[in-house]
Amino acid sequence: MSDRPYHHGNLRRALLDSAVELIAERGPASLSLREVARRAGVSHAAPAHHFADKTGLLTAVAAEGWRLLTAALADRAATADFGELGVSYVVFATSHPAHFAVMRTPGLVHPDDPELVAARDGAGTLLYRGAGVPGEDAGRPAASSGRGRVLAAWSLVHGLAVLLQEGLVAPGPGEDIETLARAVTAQLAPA
Amino acid sequence: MSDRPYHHGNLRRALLDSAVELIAERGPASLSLREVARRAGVSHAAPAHHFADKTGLLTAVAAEGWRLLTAALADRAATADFGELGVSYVVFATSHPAHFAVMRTPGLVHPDDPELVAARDGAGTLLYRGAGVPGEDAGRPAASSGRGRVLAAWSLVHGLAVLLQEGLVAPGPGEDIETLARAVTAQLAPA
DNA sequence: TGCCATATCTGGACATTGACAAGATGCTCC
DNA sequence: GGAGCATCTTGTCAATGTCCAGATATGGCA
Repeated sequence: MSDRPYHHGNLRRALLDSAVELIAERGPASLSLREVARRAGVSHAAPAHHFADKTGLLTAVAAEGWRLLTAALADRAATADFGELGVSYVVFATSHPAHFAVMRTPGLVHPDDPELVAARDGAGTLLYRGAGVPGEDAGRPAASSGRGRVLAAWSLVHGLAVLLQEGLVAPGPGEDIETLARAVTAQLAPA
Repeated sequence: MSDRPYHHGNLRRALLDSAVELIAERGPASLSLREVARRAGVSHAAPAHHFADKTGLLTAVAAEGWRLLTAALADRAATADFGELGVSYVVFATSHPAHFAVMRTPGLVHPDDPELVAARDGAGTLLYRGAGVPGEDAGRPAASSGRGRVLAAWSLVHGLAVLLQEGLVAPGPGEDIETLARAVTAQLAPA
């Protein structure tokens, strides 16, 4: 408490960064709020002033993850077909493992947090448009091939990303993630 | 401690059941070992004699889940094609949500536990055979269409099961899980 | 039958954690 | 320059996971 100023300046960002670091090292389940504070160089109660509770911090990490995913998808959304959008999804998940782990782990976030919902919906819109059949409207019956196709596409890339993160699946020697993802998305029936 | 006998009789099973109950109610992240013990009617330290630690208990739940999944798949494995196997996978996940949540949540189990590995491999064999192209051998190059197809099939059903459990996807009114799962697996390109 | 080795379970202890309360510090705007 | 507020700290509390020593039951062996 001597050399450091009383006010951090940008503690919220520093806490988010420390949290992501720790999650990358030890997983989201064993994250300790006090250790996040220690790593950011502040007292154990400081995080409470930026995030209501531990779940609030994780919710913010998840929301940031959805925004990062949205940005990654938007880079390709204009020109790419679903295959390339799916590749982007998988590449995001493997290149931001901590964010993705928080996004997909049940019970870690406040599911109705407005910031989280907005961020997730933003990515969802891009994914839905990317997977949907062009020219189809949204009000179709539930089991129609249109909804089935969107669900299949989303399930496909999400499932692959999860299997990769769990280590249940890994790229072959000399194979990169993009190649693997393309081989998988190619298995989806053509629209 | 008066009416209850000092020795429980089948505490291991009772602890597993209590754990599954609690996970179904509040999710796997907030499971408390002491509360599992309370619900089973034993002291807070009793679980240590049947499971090394909290992770050990969750590992046992996950292993049981994989065995239940294997049994469900085996019921259909003889006659069914991949589509029906995938439907079984999704039905298992939605009808055993607590087990499935532990199986898919990162960092909850001892990943190298022999019992867990054996149980998971048992299910994996059935899934691999179900998704694979008949007559194809295993030593193909990594990105071949054969491996891509297996990965796609596995990713597809796992992803759908996850999306259903998270509530990000739900069957339409009057639609059941099997119908939805069939609509999704139908989107996989024919072998 | 009697007795001991072992498996099973209890109660107490300790460090760590998330959350809360009250006070200290520094910024901002009048 | 002073009031009001956001930011951060210290102190505290109940709950948790894990460890330890001891109590209790069970089964084998004389």
